Amino acid sequence: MTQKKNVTFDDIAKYTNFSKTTISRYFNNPDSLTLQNQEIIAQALIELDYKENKVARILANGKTEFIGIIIPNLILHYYSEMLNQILSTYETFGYKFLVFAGNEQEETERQYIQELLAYKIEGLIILSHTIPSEELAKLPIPIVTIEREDRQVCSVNSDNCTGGRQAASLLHKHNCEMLLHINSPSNPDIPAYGRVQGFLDYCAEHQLKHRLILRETGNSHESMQMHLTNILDELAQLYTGLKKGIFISNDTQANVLLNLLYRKYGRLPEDILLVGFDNSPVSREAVIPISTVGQQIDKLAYEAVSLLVEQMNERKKRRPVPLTEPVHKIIPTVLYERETTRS
Amino acid sequence: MTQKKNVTFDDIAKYTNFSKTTISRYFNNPDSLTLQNQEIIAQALIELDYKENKVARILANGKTEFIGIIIPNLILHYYSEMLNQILSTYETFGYKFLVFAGNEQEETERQYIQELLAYKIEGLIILSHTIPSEELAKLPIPIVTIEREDRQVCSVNSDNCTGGRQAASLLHKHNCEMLLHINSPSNPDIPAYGRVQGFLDYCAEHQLKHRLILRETGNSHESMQMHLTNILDELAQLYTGLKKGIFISNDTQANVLLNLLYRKYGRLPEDILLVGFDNSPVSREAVIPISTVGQQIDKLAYEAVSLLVEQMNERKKRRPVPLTEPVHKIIPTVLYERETTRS
DNA sequence: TTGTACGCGTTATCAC
DNA sequence: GTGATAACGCGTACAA
Repeated sequence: MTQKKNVTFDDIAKYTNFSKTTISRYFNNPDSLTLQNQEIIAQALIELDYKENKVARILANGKTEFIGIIIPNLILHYYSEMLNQILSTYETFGYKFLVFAGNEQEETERQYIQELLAYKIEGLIILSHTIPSEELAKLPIPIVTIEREDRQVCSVNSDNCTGGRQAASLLHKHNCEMLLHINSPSNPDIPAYGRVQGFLDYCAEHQLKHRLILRETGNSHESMQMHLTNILDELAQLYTGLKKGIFISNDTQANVLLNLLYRKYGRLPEDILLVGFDNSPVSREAVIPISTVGQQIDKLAYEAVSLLVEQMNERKKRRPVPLTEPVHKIIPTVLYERETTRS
Repeated sequence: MTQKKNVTFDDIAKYTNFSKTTISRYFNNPDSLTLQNQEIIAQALIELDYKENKVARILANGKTEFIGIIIPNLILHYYSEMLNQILSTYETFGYKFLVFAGNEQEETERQYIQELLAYKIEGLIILSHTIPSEELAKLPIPIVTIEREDRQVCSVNSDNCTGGRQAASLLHKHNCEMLLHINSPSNPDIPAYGRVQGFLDYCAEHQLKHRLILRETGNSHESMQMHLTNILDELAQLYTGLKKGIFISNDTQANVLLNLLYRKYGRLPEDILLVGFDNSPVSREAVIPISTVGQQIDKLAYEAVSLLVEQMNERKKRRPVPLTEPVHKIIPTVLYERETTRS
């Protein structure tokens, strides 16, 4: 294990003339010992420099206090910040996290899950999109997903639909004559599709001229630049003279769009308003601060862990009552109005 | 542990009429069984739906295959990308990672380390700056630090000094008449200070007019904007007419600087050249791409894990030869010339 | 090639 | 309040 022999309960027992059991009780139920004996053991622990061994404890009582995480990557700010917030729940719940970055390789992620199960994780948080929820639901431990397809499993998602409405209404408020939503073509059963739906609903309800532009823009910065350049050209041609309100699916792309405009005009043209999504740092640090619909990543993370912990606790009861149906929590989005929508 | 009783080696042994030992060997040294018997066991595993239990294995053989990580946060791209790269070494080395984000709270991080030790991690990677290396060196497991004070422990660092030189030489190449380096006042024994040293050395060797501006700019975007605005004003006054080459300590700040200039002039003035540090995404995604000195985060991460694994393996030998002295690996930096240094 | 017996360090179940 | 003893599930000398 480590260097030499480790001090064990046996050593402490011999040293103090108690039994192993009593030493164990000192840790798990100290009140059952006399204060005096607690003192004696406490002293012995120091003198022997005892270090606890949680692996042995796990084997004996089955509680690892591990939660597994499968996350697509840590390159996107959204994911790294989410992991950050998940890790910080350690202070509240005490669970430790075993983290795998899956890179969206389905088979690889299956192996990760097996590995995690072998380490007896008590619950699993999934952010990656590869493995269908039907399959996840069959795993022998509680699962919570965040912002992904979640028909068969518990989940925590942003209120994307309201988010889409917020964006549309902001553009509406500033009297845009043409509302545009740029997004990538995606499956309606992932939560992010709600942004499209919310946008469309708002426009329909208020009878606004609008258009939905679904286009794959790729992942690289270059490819995004290229596709967005094309889109900007189209818009300039089609809607000359009209005040255009653009709602784009995330802040990274909003930033690219804004920079393209700045390089061309040295500023944001007055007939273009821009709203992003995520409230990621780039939205604040852009050449001018970008209006955006923010996800409350801290709350998403906290609720995900909290929901998971509830279920893990339920299983530890003598008569566990499993959920009859997956729970889906919704976290509100927050509108940040900044300089790209000041007319 | 999980739901019902788990299938164990004992069950498989009874099912197949082998002994537990043989089942164990099937996993750890399959060649010592006849092919036929391997088949029989393989079949039984499927029929019984056996799931391995690594916790028990750890207790028996002492090898957790866990590496602990203490990282300050995942908000800065540098750290999240580093964690990303560290996690991805799982494919190569097979070690699992227990991650704590420390937020630079010294006492908290000490507790994290104790917790990690209780889980019998075999090695520890430290990126946070709080705990002095003397203290880390006393821990009973191998340690590797990345880009922090490392007098008493093994470490992996970027070649910051050459990085500083690269930046200076790039500005020199473009005939800047005044070289400036903006950084925060930092302790010379952290690796990042090498950037300052490299810059100064280069200027001295080539007898270039230069100035070092050490100033605390704070962590928030607003405070950075404020301080950098002041600095820009000073420079404009002091060095009017001179072609100024600015090397700034990281890309985030370079981006702020660039945006300030763009907002003021609608472009990067011709008498200012700009070089950042890190090659973080913002340097590519800025209003115009920023020249920068890149750290090879993938290599830093790989070398850190690799260095750690070497030492962990050494400890597993019958006669371990501990290092007499900490090993310090240096990873070269890479210069990326982009639009902020095109005169 | 295969089996026996014991150890790993803790917790759980009974006793007293 | 305390102690003996048996789990927990697997690895490993040593023996056969």
